Amino acid sequence: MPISSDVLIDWFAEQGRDLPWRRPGCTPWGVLVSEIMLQQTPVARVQPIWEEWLARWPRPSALAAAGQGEVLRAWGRLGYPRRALRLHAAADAIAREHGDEVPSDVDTLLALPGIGAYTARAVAAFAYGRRAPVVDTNVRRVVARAVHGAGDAGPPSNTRDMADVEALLPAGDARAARFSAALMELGALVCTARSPRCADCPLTEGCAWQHAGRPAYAGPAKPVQRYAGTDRYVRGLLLEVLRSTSEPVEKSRLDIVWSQAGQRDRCLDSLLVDGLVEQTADGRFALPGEH
DNA sequence: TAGCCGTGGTG
DNA sequence: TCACCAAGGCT
Repeated sequence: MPISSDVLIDWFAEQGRDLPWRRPGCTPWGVLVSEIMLQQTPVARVQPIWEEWLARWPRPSALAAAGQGEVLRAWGRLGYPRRALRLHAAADAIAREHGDEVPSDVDTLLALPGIGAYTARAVAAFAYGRRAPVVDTNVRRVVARAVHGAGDAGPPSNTRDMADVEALLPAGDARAARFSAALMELGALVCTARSPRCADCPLTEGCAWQHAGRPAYAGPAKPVQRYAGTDRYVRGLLLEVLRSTSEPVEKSRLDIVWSQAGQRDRCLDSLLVDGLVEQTADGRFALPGEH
């Protein structure tokens, strides 16, 4: 048994961070907003935006009543702005179809836009105290090391990864939810990707990686995502122009941010397709739903 | 399943 | 400096 739930849960009680979406008064809606914002995004950047959102839109119906452009502006520079539109759409569905209450059932959550295998189970566990295998990048790394003795997780396989974690979950709902939060926190604070703090780890005694002599990662190389000069980068430049102005802009204002016309136009087209940009009747460009 | 989708901090 | 990394989802 490489992971003692008692030891891990005790460690979490003492060392876990006091984050606003973990406080007792936080609503399931607050938890859901945090989970979407935290996708591929560090806690430090999420926290101030989360505070603003919860104060401004304390319930799903409140967010649903806002315009898309407003929501995209409030999203600011968190990144992956399609998340903001999906959360907006999810809020609308929750308000209309679920009585303005965030669902607690994994399958119901999975049906909402922007909510996948991780987020659905994270909400079930952290907002409702349900027993569910919550598998994110931190959990995959901790399990790879502590259970499998590998330096890092291999390529993700949702079915296998969830089965791995399911086997580790303690029996009760509340304890399983606590355990899941603790496992993630251990990966975030101690069992980190670059330089793990094994000296501070509560699980070293049973850790398979430790016993194997901490071998380096031996799996296939992970694909590296370039950014500078990519379409993702250019889309970011275009959106930043629209976020920074309240009035629709002429295309010439967008053309100056990137010299390669072909790539620039392709990116603008894709933003229109994604619903992140709209064209006004007179041919100018703006964030959606504002004109 | 691999590739795409933003952004900023860091070792 | 610059590649890597950060609570994924969708197609």
